Amino acid sequence: MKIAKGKGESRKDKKEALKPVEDRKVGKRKAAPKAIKSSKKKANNDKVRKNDPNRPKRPPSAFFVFLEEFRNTYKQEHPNVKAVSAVAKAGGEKWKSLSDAEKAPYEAKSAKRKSEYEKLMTSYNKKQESSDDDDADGESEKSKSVVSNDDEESAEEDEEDEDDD
DNA sequence: AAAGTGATTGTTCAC
DNA sequence: GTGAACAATCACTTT
Repeated sequence: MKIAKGKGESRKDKKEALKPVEDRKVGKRKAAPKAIKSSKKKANNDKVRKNDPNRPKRPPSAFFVFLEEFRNTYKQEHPNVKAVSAVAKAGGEKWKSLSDAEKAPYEAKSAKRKSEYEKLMTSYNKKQESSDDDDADGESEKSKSVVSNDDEESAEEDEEDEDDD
């Protein structure tokens, strides 16, 4: 029983029933600000996401965390591979192959990411409602609390009782 | 030279 | 609730 995709891989991309990219509504807009011209949503609003200078960057999701590790392994076995897309594709496939238990450690990371991100969002939200017209720099460093709490986040062992077994 | 792109999935925000 | 956008990476591509 080989997997339906079989080797899929098809270096080329033909149509492929999965059409990975086509599925992605965006296709590619991550780093193309010039191409983006408020065509999608309204984006006309002055305060849309892209306009947020204070918006904290989103931490890597479970998949990204796994991908980082996967990149190392992949590059070791495929030092010739230079396309990031190759690793991404391989990683995506492998990611789906992983079980919840395997993704657990990665998901755990994402859980932490949320905690930190949540704090960021709080500050970010604060500015959002506060900033109406300007004062963008007004609160440059107003919120000093938060952060700087390096007490010991190392106690993050979570360990939710392994249920396997 | 430097920004942009490609490809993956997940997460999150805004409407 | 849905959709649209963005998060890292790295060699290559384009302006």
